[in-house]
Amino acid sequence: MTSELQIFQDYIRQRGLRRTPEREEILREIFEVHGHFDVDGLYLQLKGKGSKVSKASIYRALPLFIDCGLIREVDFSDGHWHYEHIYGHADHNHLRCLGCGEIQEFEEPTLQLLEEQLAHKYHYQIKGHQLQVYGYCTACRLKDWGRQGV
Amino acid sequence: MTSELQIFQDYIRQRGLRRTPEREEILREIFEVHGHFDVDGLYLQLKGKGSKVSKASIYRALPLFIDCGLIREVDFSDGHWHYEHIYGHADHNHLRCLGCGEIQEFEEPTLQLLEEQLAHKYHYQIKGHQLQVYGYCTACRLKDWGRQGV
DNA sequence: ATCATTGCAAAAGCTTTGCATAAGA
DNA sequence: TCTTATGCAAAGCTTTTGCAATGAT
Repeated sequence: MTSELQIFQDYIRQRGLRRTPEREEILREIFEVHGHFDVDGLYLQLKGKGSKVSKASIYRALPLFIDCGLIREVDFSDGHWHYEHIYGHADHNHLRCLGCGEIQEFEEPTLQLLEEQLAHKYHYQIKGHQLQVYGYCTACRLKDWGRQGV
Repeated sequence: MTSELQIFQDYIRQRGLRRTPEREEILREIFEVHGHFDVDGLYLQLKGKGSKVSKASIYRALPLFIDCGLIREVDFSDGHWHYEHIYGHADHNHLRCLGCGEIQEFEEPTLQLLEEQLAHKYHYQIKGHQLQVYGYCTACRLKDWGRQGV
C-alpha cells in the first residue's frame, strides 16, 4: 500500500471516520497523476476512468486530505481553487506567468527560517506558507510586446 | 489632489477611459480607510455614507485599480477576494491566524532579491509576489488546546 | 443496528454580464 | 454626437447543503 493511503487510513481511524472506496479512489487519482489539479479536472478524470464518484464527494473529501497534510490549496488567482499533493514532495513555491498560466516550481529553503522568526516574534504556531511570484515568461513578453509595461 | 487619484487619472487618460464620480468615490473610500477590504465591505461602507455606487461598478473598477498598481488582490483562502491598497505602503506580507482570522503584516526585504534571482533564472519579467504564512495565534492555541496538533 | 457517507439536485455565495439609461469627452 | 460607464437584474460558476438511500463498522 502506498504511504499516502496509509497516512489517510490512520487519520480516518483516529478521527473515527469511515474508510470508503470513493475517498480512496479520489486519493489514488490525486497521487497517481497530478502535480496541480482542481475539482473539475479531477472529477472529469475520474469519470473518464469509469468512476461514479460525484463532485460533492470530492468537495467533501478534499478538506480531509488537507487536514491530514497530504495536499494543500494553491491560489492561482483565477476564480477557483487549485490543489497539489505535498506528501512526498519537497516544499516549493510557484512562479506563474500572467500571460499563459505556465507554472514554474522553485524551492526557497530560507522560508523555513522566516517561519521560525515569525513564530518567535508573533508567538504563532506556524502551520505553513504559500508564496506565489508572478510575472511574464519570455514567450508572453515577446507575444505581447505592444502591451504597456510588459 | 491626492497622489493615488492623480495616478488613476493619468491612467484613465492614457487608456482613453472616462473619469467618473463613481470610480473616484470608490478609490477615495479605499484609500481613506481600509487596510484590507473586500467588495461587500466596501459596498456597505459606501452605502453607509449615502453613496449610490453599485456593486457592479465596484467589480468593474477594481481591475482598473489593480492594473495601474494602486491595489492588489490578497488571498485569505476564505472563498472570496480581498484587496489592499499598495500605493504608499511598504511591500509587506501576511501572517494569518487560521483560528480567528487575525492578520499580522510583516516585511521581508529579501523577497526582492528572490524576485531578481527568479527573473534571471527563468527569464521572467517579475511583476510581484504574494506570501501568506498561516498558523495559530496564542489566543487560538489556548482556546483550542484539545484540537489535535494545535 | 447505527450512524457516517454518498449521489442527486437544489441552494448559496460571489462575480460577471446584458441591456436600457445616463453622462463624459 | 458618439461611446463609455452605470444600475439593475439576470445569468454564470464554483462550492455547499438537505435529504433519502447506501453502506461501513
